[in-house]
Amino acid sequence: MANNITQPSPTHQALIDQGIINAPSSAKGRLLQAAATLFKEKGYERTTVRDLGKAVGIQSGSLFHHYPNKEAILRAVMKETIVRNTELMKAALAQSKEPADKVLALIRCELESVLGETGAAMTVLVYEWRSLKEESQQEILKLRDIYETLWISTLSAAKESGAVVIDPFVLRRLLTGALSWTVNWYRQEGDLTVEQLAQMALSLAIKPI
Amino acid sequence: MANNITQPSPTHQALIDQGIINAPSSAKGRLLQAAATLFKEKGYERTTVRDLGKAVGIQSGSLFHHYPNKEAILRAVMKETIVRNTELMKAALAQSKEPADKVLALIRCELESVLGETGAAMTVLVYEWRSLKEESQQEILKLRDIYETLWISTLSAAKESGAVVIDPFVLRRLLTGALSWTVNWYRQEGDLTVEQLAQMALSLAIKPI
Amino acid sequence: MANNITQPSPTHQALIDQGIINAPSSAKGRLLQAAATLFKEKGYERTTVRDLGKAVGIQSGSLFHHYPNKEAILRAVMKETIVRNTELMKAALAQSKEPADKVLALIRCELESVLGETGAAMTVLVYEWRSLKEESQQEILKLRDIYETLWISTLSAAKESGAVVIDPFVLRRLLTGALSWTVNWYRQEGDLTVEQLAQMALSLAIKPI
Amino acid sequence: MANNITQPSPTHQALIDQGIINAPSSAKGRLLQAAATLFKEKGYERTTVRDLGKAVGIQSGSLFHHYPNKEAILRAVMKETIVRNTELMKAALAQSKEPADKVLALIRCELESVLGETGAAMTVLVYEWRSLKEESQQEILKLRDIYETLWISTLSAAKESGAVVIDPFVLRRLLTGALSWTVNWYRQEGDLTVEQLAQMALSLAIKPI
DNA sequence: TATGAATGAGCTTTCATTCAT
DNA sequence: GATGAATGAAAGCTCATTCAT
Repeated sequence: MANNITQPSPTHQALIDQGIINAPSSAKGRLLQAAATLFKEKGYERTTVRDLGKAVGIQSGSLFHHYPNKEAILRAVMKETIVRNTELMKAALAQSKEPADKVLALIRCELESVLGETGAAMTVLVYEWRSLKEESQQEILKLRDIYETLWISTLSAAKESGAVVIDPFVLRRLLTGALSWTVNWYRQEGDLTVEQLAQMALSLAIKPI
Repeated sequence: MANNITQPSPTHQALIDQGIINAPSSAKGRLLQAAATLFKEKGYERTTVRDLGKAVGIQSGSLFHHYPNKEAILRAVMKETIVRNTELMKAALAQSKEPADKVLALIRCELESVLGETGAAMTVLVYEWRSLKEESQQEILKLRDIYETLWISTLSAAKESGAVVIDPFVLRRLLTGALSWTVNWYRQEGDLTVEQLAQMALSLAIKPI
Repeated sequence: MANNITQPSPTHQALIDQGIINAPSSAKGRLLQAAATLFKEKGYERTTVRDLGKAVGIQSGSLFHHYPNKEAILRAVMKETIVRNTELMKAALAQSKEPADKVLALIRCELESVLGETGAAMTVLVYEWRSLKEESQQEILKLRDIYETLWISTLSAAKESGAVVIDPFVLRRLLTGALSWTVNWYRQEGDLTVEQLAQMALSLAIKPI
Repeated sequence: MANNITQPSPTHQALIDQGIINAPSSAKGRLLQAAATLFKEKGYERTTVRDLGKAVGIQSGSLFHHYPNKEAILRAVMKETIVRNTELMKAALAQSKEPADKVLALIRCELESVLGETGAAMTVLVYEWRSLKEESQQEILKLRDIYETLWISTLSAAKESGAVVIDPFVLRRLLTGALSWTVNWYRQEGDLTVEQLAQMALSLAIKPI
């Protein structure tokens, strides 16, 4: 979806070229991918730097060649994830016109992030917040604000159009919980497609016309 | 199970008397309360047995007279919470008649658990799952099944009555996420009451008639 | 020398009773003695906490039951040494009347500290200064000032009496170097007694009458 | 050895031309200068090869093209220093006639070494001895013996002339300590000149006539 | 020669757990 | 039951050294 050249937002590749995020094939990129997976599965605290090293095929000491400490790896996982998803959401919004369509686009986008390849990193973003130092939290929070502003703007527009009934802030928060929790139960192999799930979530959020 | 619902549910005191859960004033009870709070705030891994000991005014070594190891404390927190909440839900259900009222009762009940005094323990139940040993997870899972069956029965009845449109299993899972996530944003001091929040959540779950 | 009951200054035992320094037979006391020896022989940096543990017959982890970190052990070695020696010097001064005698008393006292049982700790005090954190240095510096004031007062009095010719501050500093360096060459087993050495050092410091 | 003293000592440049020491402007020379400074300020152990590399503007790995290991850098610092100072002392002695003048020349020479540009290296020579491997210590010791022999010869001659009273070996050792310790307190900016300080040290060493 | 990623041994420190008192 | 000193395994991290480029 992001590789649609016609959309105005920078593509994933552009983010890599600008040095904002690491290429998945680079040493750092592979480390972050492995870290996301391990942090999701075992939790940040229970994942040792030796685990991380083994997962990418280097010694634990070598990790510190790339990141100054373990927490910086967690921070990088979170940062890249939120930056990447913000861009995906911008691109998705640009392709929709109607308020309800835009809401569906965001829901679909967030579900794809949570349940797709970047799902591990998304889960880490939600569950490992407390493991960040206070100052790292502030840093990520700023990025998160940009992301959340996209949601609030879209829901507010939907409210004005009458598609949404309840307060956009409360609705966003209820949706945040509902959508991020899917990582704990949704199975790709089951009968329910992500698109169907998105439609169901949408049906909760907006008034049937 | 549904036949149980109509029975008068045992009170909290009864659970204590039966030795199923610990009195909050007992040594064990105070420990579990403190543990829930610490586990919620710092996370299970970052909470040390010294922290736990200090919180209840004993040496860390003395904890092991009450529980064989740290994980057993986590398990006890989770177990008591789920048992207590199951009973609260049974009691709440017994006081409602209409399907939609029953759904509201469950939502209210879960929100009160998450946002009230037992909120710390509820949060631990959601966020510290991975810190349990496999066999402990199985044990809690059984208790959780009882709890979840109450939800599914109620939502299924609501579906049959036409109040609910989407699949009860999916709906329950979306609600689980939405309601448990409130712990991360709801503030008692704000304008929104828990009852209002419950109503808003209900408005998502059921079709307006 | 310090066990002379008639002197006004608190005895070594009194310092122990007051909790200012640790009894050599206590766990902490034995650790500090061993630490002084190892720090002197290998240097602070090259002495590992495993070395320290082995020297007192405990696991390295157990050291942190007594001191919060390795640097605190170094600090304690220095602190105890300077406190003990200050008391020894006060006692020695109290037994002399004439300015030149007092100077000799101080020289003898410092030599005995450097070359006797506490020599290792004295050497550490001189050579491992840079291994202390800035704030620890300040702490020790205050104690050192008390010690140095005894020297300066005594040399100043000797200057006034005509026994000393050069500036007391410069003289003290030259003596500091000369006396502390003895640890690197003086051998107890040789022909030269500490008393003779003290007399020789005195002959440098004061004008022959 | 005494017969050497009258020979015109090779200049610093000659030592460089002979490949005995490195030109200060050469890569190796700059490294040794930087190493001396860092070793003095932070201590050998606390100075990392990264620190050394940064100080001379190369990567840490590149250091090992110049020296086989870190200890070799320390050894080179010490070696160059002692060789250079031996030559300086020979030159200084050659310009004095009277025994007391010769003693003053040595004192002045050593003070200038300790307090001047090569002070860092001199300090390293004194304080980092234990960081040398046993065999490196032997190597430096041989060079040091040459240096010390100059001192002992000079002091012995002064003793025979009556200018010195106490045993030359003991005197030399007391002076070693007194002079090297100056690095810890002497400040160029203060009122006391190095020459005055040398005179004061001399006044301790020799009998006033 | 220089680079810089990688090594791997070893460091200090943490912490759940034990146990004699 | 409670204490608190001790354990010992394992954690995060450091750093001299190597080596392909």
